[in-house]
Amino acid sequence: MSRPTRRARNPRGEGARLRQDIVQAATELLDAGGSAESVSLRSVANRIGISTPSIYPHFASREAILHAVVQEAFAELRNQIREALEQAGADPGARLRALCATYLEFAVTRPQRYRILFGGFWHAEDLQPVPLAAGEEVVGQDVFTLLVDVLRECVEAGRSASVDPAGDAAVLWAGLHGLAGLRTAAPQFAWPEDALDRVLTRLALLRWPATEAMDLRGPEPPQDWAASGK
Amino acid sequence: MSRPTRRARNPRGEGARLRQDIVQAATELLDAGGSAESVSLRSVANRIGISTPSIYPHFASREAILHAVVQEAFAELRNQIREALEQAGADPGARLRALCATYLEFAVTRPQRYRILFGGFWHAEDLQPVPLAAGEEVVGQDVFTLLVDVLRECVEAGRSASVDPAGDAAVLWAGLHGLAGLRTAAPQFAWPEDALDRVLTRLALLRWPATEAMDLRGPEPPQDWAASGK
DNA sequence: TGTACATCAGTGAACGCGCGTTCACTGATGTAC
DNA sequence: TGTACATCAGTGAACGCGCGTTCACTGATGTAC
Repeated sequence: MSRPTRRARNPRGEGARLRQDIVQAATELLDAGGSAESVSLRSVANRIGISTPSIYPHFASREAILHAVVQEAFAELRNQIREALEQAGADPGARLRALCATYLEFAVTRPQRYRILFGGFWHAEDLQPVPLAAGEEVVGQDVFTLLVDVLRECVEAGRSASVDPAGDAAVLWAGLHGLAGLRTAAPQFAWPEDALDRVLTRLALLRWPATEAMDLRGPEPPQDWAASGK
Repeated sequence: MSRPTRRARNPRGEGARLRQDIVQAATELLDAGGSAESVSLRSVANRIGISTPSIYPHFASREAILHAVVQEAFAELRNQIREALEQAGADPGARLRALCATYLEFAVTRPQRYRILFGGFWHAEDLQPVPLAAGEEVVGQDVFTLLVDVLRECVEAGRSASVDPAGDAAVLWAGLHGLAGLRTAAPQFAWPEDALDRVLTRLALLRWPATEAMDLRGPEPPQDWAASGK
């Protein structure tokens, strides 16, 4: 895990390259460690192969590094979701499922990064809570807005019975968040294989189940769509 | 916040009283602080008014204190749920709602304590993850088993359409967990007022909404039960 | 073409702090003789 | 009834550690004259 080799000095005028290396190292340490506590100035500097004070020209504090990690993670989540929506085609049900599956995949494969995005890190765990800096909240809101929009598409296409897409997107978000958190916290628990589909279909009030093969079947519901249990 | 007064020494033979004081102080520090990091041997000792090494006759390590806090919190959650079930009467729908509302209330009013119960603290954040000590996991399982049992009551009474109560209890648990976590992390978010009822009614596949007034209306569904949106 | 100098990209040592843990101890209290 | 002693419930000082942060510095590189 230690990186004893000293990093080559950046050429003149390219000192800003170190900034990206710091964010990347902090992200790796966060993912590898158990929590944001794993990210210290010393651990970051050691991982890159620089001295600890070299961080200060790029970040004013440890917290500023984590802030950059959060913003980058939000951007990654948003990009992955947008990419998934592009590949999902035109069917609103398939698009909603793609969005939710991508969100859940992001959260489960990067639990620590997901935790500092949506685990209340900036509001509770921080000693001096950041007053919701404009940038990050907008990005988080961005993702939720995408969810509302796609659910609204489903309503307009007659695929969802929701009469309050914003509120139903909120509870669907809660379902995804809970599934992600508990899957991470209790991976040995006997989760139903179709847990995501149960959460998605029921909380989004879909008129028939949204399965992966759904977009191949066209707009008509399959015969057994009323059997929602396993 | 500081407790400068020194605690009176326990009478001979009553030294074990300090143990409960330690657990209580750790619990208070956890609730007041942002995370489990707020609980240190020094902060606990200072809060009680003893010297730091006085903890060692009662707990072998800091982790052992947190372990005791977890076990006590699990017991408190279980007791509150059982009490709520006793007061909820015989109607299975009312009992399920009482269980879920109590769970959510516990999580939202004690977010830090809830987090170390179900936030993956013992599996991910801990440096040397505890291999699921028998006691605590049984207690956590206890609460989930209650949820499965009450959902099964609903199915037997014809109030839930679930054909897989264990799996549906799992996704309902995820819904509650997500609602609790996001309400804590984003309290300023525009949550629907009936978020709990949407999650409960839909994930438990209740045949009509489970509202607080439900048990006053008897077993027949109200006329508008099919309109599940706000 | 040479040289003084400003700038850049960092380094090394040190600070004070809180942490978990260890060690030798203290002083009150009950008990055996 | 008196006293030596064991036990109990703690204390105080110290350890080594990692932490965020500060400070004076170094050495390479580009630039102005």
